[in-house]
This record gives sequence, structure tokens and C-alpha cells, in this order.
Amino acid sequence: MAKVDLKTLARELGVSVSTVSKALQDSHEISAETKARVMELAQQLHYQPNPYASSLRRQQTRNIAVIVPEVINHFFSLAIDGIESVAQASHYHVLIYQTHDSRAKEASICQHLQSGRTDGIIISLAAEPQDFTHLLQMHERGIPLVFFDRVCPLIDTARITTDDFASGFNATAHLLQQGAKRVAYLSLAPHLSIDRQRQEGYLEALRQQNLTALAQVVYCGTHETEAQQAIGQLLHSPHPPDGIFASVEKLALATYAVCQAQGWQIPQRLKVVGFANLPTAHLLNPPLSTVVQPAFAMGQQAAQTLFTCLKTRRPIPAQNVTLSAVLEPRGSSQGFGLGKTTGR
Amino acid sequence: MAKVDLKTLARELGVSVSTVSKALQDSHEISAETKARVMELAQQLHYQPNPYASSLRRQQTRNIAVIVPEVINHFFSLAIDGIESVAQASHYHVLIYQTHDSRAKEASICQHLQSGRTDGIIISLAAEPQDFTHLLQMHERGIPLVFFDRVCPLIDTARITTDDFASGFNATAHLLQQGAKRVAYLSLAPHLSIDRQRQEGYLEALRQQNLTALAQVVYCGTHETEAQQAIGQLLHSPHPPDGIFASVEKLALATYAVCQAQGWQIPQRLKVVGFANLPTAHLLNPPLSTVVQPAFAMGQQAAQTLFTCLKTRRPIPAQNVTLSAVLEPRGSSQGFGLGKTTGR
DNA sequence: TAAATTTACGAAAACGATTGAGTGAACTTT
DNA sequence: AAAGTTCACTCAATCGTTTTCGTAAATTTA
Repeated sequence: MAKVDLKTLARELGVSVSTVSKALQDSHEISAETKARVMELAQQLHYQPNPYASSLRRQQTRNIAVIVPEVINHFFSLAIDGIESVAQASHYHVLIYQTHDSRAKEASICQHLQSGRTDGIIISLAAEPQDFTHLLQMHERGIPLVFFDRVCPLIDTARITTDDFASGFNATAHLLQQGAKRVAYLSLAPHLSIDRQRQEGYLEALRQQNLTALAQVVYCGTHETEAQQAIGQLLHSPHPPDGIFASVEKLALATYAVCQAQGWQIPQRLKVVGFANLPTAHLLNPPLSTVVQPAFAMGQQAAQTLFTCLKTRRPIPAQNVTLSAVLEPRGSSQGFGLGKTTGR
Repeated sequence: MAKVDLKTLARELGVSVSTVSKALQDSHEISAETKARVMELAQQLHYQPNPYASSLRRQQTRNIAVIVPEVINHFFSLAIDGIESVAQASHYHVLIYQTHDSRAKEASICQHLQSGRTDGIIISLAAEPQDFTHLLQMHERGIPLVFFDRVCPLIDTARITTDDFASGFNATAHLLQQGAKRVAYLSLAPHLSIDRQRQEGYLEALRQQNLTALAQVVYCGTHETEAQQAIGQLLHSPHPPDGIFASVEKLALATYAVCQAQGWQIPQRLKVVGFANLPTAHLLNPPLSTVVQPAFAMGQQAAQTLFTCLKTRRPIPAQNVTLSAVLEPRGSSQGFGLGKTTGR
């Protein structure tokens, strides 16, 4: 089948290219009759306007970029799901990029996106120690930017997050309430916005119980094996913890793996709570107590924020949108004789 | 910061636009000295060619589309991971679309992609009963198409799959070997390529043990709650199974959920094997025996196939690439006194 | 040294859609 | 009925690159 463009339609109908173009955009300068004729032929020949010609002329692409550490993380794939849903409804197209938590990759991706390939960017930062020049550069170029979850504090734009401090506090308080005395905090990358805030919440919960002296923050990094090593060492330290608050899903699972390998009973010997969006949390052995972020809604929110600004051609306002995460207590943090936690 | 295009560079350097363009492409018609001057200024001003102008002229976009049922399925997110990795290395950009298993959405997405927004498409089909006209239309228009996992048998192009028949056979044989007598097959959508083949394998395994009479195929659909209902009914039928082979991850998890809710012990009362790419399979209660597909490699393979054809501007050859899935036996299918299955 | 070739660049026409300005004809208005 | 409006189009420039063709000058060849 040959390609069909405006010229094709125009020739076929015996009118000019501009008439066809305007008719398809329902312009008032075109008569109802002509519009109908144009529309019909367009339908019949399955005419689709070339988005690149259109982009070039209009200076907008209807593409957005989504940059995340990795798509195989349930939190991020849920967020992408949310973004994609809104995008499809708003007739935007979603480009996906992964940083694998590398700053260099993140920077390189941003570099490429300076070209105008997208109308805006939704990003959750890589864990690797950062300078933010690549982001600042984009911001200065006026490329609309929306952060979610792992945000950049230096750039004044929209930021969609959850209440990490409160979640950190609640998770830790819950562990203490269930009878844990020595709760350790597993950190992914200490300079990451979410990590810092969750850690602050954790520390505050300890402080309120005068347990600050027992605080223990363990840096685990982004690599599975390193994380397991760090956790293994923690369990074999002179004063091992009896509770663990994992700041991210990966670390909660690493804890399970280490405990399984070394025969530590959860929750008898070690109570565990972790941030996680696992669909299998309640099927684990034991069911994992989680802090669940509304990842899908965050994605939707981020996309919505971006699209409304794009539509009105206004720059993104510097606003923080905070959704709440919920603590779902399950078997992995269950204390004994101290009241119940629901099973599910 | 003002936008910088070829004209800017040309003006600044006192040469023509075409010279700059050619210099940046390292054309032989430009002297080494001029090239150097152009390159330097381009670097300095962070020049990025406008991809849409370029696409328009060159008739290729360096975008590809990936259409999957949903990104929050570990199999698909792993595949996307693989695709994105190859794409980034090959300087392609990846557009993501979800069908949520709806034929209408799939058709609508395909309709939009006729516009030339992408150079090619990688797709895994929606589960909903299909006619394939939207796919045939794209194929006729000459849009390069690569299928993975859920393929379309009617279109002669590249198909990346796993050996579903063998996997179905092995999974079923394993259940029988572990002592199950009555193995049921949980089907997602009977007209789906993968479902049919896995079912064939299942039936063949029963046949070899003269158990064809006990075959039981249960259609569960794509909805979580419907699936759980169907499974619940199965367990309460006059002759309930003592083994279940779930054709997809979702159904394996639904089985767990139903068993947990109704107190059926796995594997004592019901042995379970399912296709799954869960990172938590070994942490479930009990650990889930899985058929694991090399999702990442499949994604890579699909992308690689597409890119090499795009590069050589040849149409996609009609080839089937079959990778093998591996059966990982765990606690959920463990028999007693009939030999061991490894733990992990 | 005249002719042929190479070198290094510029002019201009695409790619396909959008859009402001221009244009006859039909229709109002006074 | 002359002047002004509206209607329904067409013309042509434009978006930023790419690429073919043309052409002076420099270089090589006969």
C-alpha cells in the first residue's frame, strides 16, 4: 500500500493541500461539505498525519520521556503503567529510558534529550552519587521536568513524592511496638532524597523511645550481592539487630534471602518491614510487612501535571505533591502477646 | 539559552548550512580543517540535531514501538529491559504502549503507528479473541514487525518464542513424576499461541502416561477475580485435581491465593507448577516451582533482529527463533518418597 | 600550457504538515 | 448600486535537515 499524505488527499479531491489540512483540523474557513468529503476520504485511505512533519512545524512532538533506574522494579513499572495510561488518554507517546542507577547513563540520556525529541521529561533519579549539572542544564533550556519519588531538591519544578519521613517513622515505630529493641535501617544510597527522609523518620521514631543510642544505619548499595554481604555482616556483628527496616524492596528481599540462607527465623529472631510494591508480599514466607507506595497514582499524577502544563504552554510550577504510603503489617513483623497484626 | 541549529553554527562560522551539515556527518567533501572548526563549535554550543527535521528528510525516525499487554508483569518488564538495553546501545529510542489485553486498544495503537512515528514494532499480542486485521494492515504497509512470546501465526515475520510445547510437557511430566494423578491445566485464553502450545504439551504428557481421560482444562481469563473464582470452583468440583499447571504467572499466584484462603495445603494436597518470572518464587510459601522464560534475552533478541533489518533496510525475514525455558522445581510440586527436588 | 580532474564548498530543492496573507465570488449593508 | 463583509478557498513561506547538483579554484595530467 502506498503512503498517503496530504498531497494524495488533495489530488484525489481536487482541492489544495492547505484546504485538506484545514479541513482535518476542523477550521472555520472550510465549508461543512468540503470537510465531510475530506474526512471521508481520509478515513477511507487510513490517512495518518506524519507526526514529524507536524512536530517540526508546530514545535511540539507529543512525546514525553520517562527516565527511571530500571523497569523491572515493581514500583517503577507501576508508575510507568500510570504514566502510560494517562498518556494514552491524552494522546501522548511515552519514551522509556533506564539509567540502571548510573549517573553517567542518566547524564547521557539527558544530553540526547536536549535535541527536542520530547516535549517534557518525567524522571526518578539514579542512586549513584550525583552532581546535577545535566538536570540543571535541561531546566535552563526550558525543558519541562517532573520528578517523582527520587527527586532533585535543587531544581524548582514539580515533585511527586510520598511522605517518606512519616512512613519511615511509622515503620520503625511499628517494629518497636511489636517488641523489637534494636532496629537497623538498611540504606540504599544516603544522598538520595527518599533515603534521607526515610532515615530521618527512622531516627525520629528511635529518639521518641530514647533508643537513639541503638540506631544502626547500614549502607547496602544497589548491587544484590553487595547488599546481601552487608546484611550478612550485620547479622554476625557483636550486637545484631532484632528488627530491620529496609528502605527499598530490593533490600527487604535481600534480607529474606540472607535469613533463609542462614536459618534466621523471621519474625521470631528478626522482625522485618520494608518499602515494597510486591504483588506477592502476602504470599511470602512469612508474609512481608510492607510500606506500600501508591506507585500507579504517582505516575498518573506526574503525567497529569506535565500534560496540563504542556497544554497551556506554561512552565511547570515549583510544587510538591505528596501522596501517602500505607503501612501494611503482616507476619514478618509480628510480635507476640503484644496485640495482633492482621494477616492477609 | 537560545536554541542552536545548523543555521546558528553556519552564521557563526561564516560558512553555509550545507557545509556544516556535511562536516558533522564527516563527509569527504569537507576539508579536515573545516570539519574541526565545525565540530568544535558544535560541541561548545551543545548542538543537537533536531531529530524530527532529520526524520522527515531521512524517512527514518530511530524510534521503535513496543506493544505489550502490561508493563507490570515481570515477564514483560524483563523483556522491555532487554529491548531498552539493546536500543540504547544502538541509539534507538523505545516507545511503550500497553494493551491491557484489549483487542480494541491494540488495534487503536496500531492505527496510530501507521503514521510513521516508528521505524518498527515489537509486539506481544493481547489475550482477547483476535482478528488480526490491524496487524495485517501494518504488515502490508511494510512496517517492520517482530513478535515475541504471544505471536501471530498468520503473519510471516520474525517470531521470538520459547519452546512452549516442551515446557508444557516437562512441567506436566514433572507433576506426574512427583506423584500427582489428576493434573489440571489453567488456561489464560485458548486461542493464544502460547496457551495452545503449552496445553498441547500438557496433553501429550498425560497421553504418554495414559492419563488423557483425566485431562482437565480450565479457562480462567485475564481478570484476577474471575480466575480465582474458576480455580475455587475447580477445587470444589466432584473430582478435584491434585496437581495444577498454570500457564502463566498470574494464574499461579491466583492458585496460591485461593489455596491460602481455603486452607488447601501445597504441595500436600495440591502440587503446583506455573510459568513465572517472579524474583520471589523461592521466597514464597511454599517456594513455587516455575517454568522460567529467558525474558530478558527474548527482548534482546527481538530488538537485535529488528535493528539489524532496519540497518540493512531489508524486510524482516520470516523466521522463528526459539529459546528454551527452564523448569525450576521447588517446594510447591514436591512429592514424597519419590526422589528429591532441589530447594533453592 | 591546455585540458582534465579533483577539492571544497554553496545554492536550492526536497521531506510533509501548518498557517498567515491573499483572492475572487457571493452576500450585506446603507 | 457602490462599498464593505463574509465565505471558501489557494499561495507560499516555514519548521531544521539532508542531499543532489553546480561551480569556482586548485591540482594533476597529457
